[in-house]
Amino acid sequence: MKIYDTLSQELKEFKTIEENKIKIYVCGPTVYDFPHLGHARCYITWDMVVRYFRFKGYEVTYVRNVTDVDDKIINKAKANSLSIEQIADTYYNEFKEAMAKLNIASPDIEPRATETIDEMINITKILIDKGLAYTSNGDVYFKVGSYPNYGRLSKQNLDDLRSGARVESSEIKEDPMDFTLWKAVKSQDEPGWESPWGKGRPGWHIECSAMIKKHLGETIDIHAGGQDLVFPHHENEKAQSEAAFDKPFAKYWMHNGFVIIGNEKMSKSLNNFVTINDVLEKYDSNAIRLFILTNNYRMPIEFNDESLKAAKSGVKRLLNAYTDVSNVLNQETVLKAEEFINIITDEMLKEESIPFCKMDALVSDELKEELLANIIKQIKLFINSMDEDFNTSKALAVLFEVASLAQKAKDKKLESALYLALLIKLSSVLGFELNKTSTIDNALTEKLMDFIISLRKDVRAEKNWALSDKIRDGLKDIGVTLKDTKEGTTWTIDE
RNA sequence: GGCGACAUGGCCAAGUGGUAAGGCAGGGGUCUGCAAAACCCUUAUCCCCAGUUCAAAUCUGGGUGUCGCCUCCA
Repeated sequence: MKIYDTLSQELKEFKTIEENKIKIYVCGPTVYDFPHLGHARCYITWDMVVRYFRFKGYEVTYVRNVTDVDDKIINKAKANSLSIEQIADTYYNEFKEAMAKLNIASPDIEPRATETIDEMINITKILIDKGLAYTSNGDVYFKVGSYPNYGRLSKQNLDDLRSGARVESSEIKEDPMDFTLWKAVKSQDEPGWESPWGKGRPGWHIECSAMIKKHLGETIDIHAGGQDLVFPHHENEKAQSEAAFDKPFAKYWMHNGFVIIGNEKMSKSLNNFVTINDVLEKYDSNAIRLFILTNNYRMPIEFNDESLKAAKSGVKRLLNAYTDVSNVLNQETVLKAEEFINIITDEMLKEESIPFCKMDALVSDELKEELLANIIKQIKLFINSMDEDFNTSKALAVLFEVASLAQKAKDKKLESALYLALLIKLSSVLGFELNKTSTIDNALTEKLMDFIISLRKDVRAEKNWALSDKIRDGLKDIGVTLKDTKEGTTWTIDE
C-alpha cells in the first residue's frame, strides 16, 4: 500500500519498521474548550486509518495524547477561578464523550502531558548536555541552528523564517527561532514542576516528544496530526527528538486537511467553529462520518448544511439496505454469511487461494462461481482503493454498490445475505454503524408494534384504506415509519 | 515576502496520459390500494491561454481565482 508522506512530499510504499507492527502517534487535543468539527474530522480520519490497518492484520499501537497543561488552560482557569486540573478534566470529559458519540475508537494509550514531566526533563537534560539547548532566565531553549535538517518537514528555511515579519526577536533567546523546551514560572499562581532549572512547566513541543519516547520509543512508524501542526509543532518535535536520540523520529508523516467554513479555516482563534455537539443535534455520527470520508483526508472540506444533508441521505440508503435485507433473512443465514465473508477477506488479505469448498454449504453450483467472483471483485476494489493512500471516496463507492447488490438479490436469500454481510464488514472498517439499535427500542415497544401492525393488517384486509393510512400517518408523527412490503409490514424508528 | 496546496456536471466528490467512479438533488418509468423503500433509464469534456504527444481533466510553461502555514490551533 502507499501512503503520502509530508516530509518527502510523495506517495511512499508503506513498510513497517517491525514486521506486521505499527506504532502510530496522533497529536491529541489541548483540553480547554468544547471539541469542534475540525477535531471530528481529524480524529475520524485517524480512526479510519487505524481501523483499516487492523483490518489488514497489522498489530497497531495507537497513541493519542492529551495536552493538559498549556497557556490557554492556565488563562481559562484564572478567568474562572478554577484549577488547571478542573479545566482540563472538564474539557477532557467533553472530548471523550464527543469521540464516543462519533464512534471513534479509543486509542490504545492516551497519555496526559502532566503524567510525562519526568521524560520531558530527561530529554531537555540530554539536549543541554549535548550543547543543543541552553538555559536563559530559568527558561530552556532549543538551539534551532544546531540541527541541520531544521525546516525540512515544513519546507521552510531558517533565513526566511527569521526575516518573517511575525518573528519577535528577544534578548533572552540567542536566535529568534529558538523555541522553548522549559518555561520558568513567572508568578505563584502558575502551575509548576521542580526541575534542574528551577520550577517551571514544559514547552508544548517537548510534550509530544516525551510521550512518544515513553510509550512508543525513539522511532515510530507514523506520526500524524492536523496540517496546522506541521509548523512549528512537528518541525520542532522532530528536531529535538532526532537531536536528542540521533535516530530518525518518524518513518511517515501524515497530515489531515482542515474543515473550512465560509471560506475560512474553522478554528478557535477565528471563533468560527461549530461544536461536535451542535452538529450532532441535527445529524448522527454516520452522516458526519460519511460527510468527512467522502473527501480525501488531505483536502479541505467546506462545512455546510447542504453537504451534511446529502450525507444524511446517503447514509439512509445504506441503512435501508441493511434493514430491508435483514428483514427478509433469518438470523442463522446472516451469521453463516458473516462467517463466510470473514473467511474470504482473511484469505484475500493473506493472498491465499479462496476456499471454494466453504461455499458449497451455502449456495448452489450455478450461482457459486459468478457470485463468488463478484464478491471478490468488490473486496478487491475496496482494498485497492484504501491501499491508495486511503482513498475513502472510492471505497465508499464500493459500499453503495454492495448495498445495491444486496437489495437486488432480496429474492435469493443466501446471495443477499452474503452481500449484506459484506456491507456490514466493509462499512465497519470505515467506522460506520449500520446495526446501531435505537435506544428507545425495547421488548415492550416490540410487542406494541407487533400488535398495532396486526390490527392494521386486519383493517387493510377490509380495504379500509382511510384508517390504515391514519395509523401509518399517526405513527409517522411520533417518529415511527411503516413500510408495507411483499413480506409484510416493517417499522423503523426515525433518527 | 517565503513555503505548501486547490480549481471536474445544479451541489459534494473520485479519477495523474487513451475519450469522465460514487453520493445528493432533478426528470421519466416499474412495483404498490396509496405512501415509503427498492429497482431501471436519464443529465459534464474537466477555470483560461499556449505547448509536448498518435492521444491530456491527467505532463510542461504562462495567466486568473481560492485556501492554508510562516503566532495558539486538529
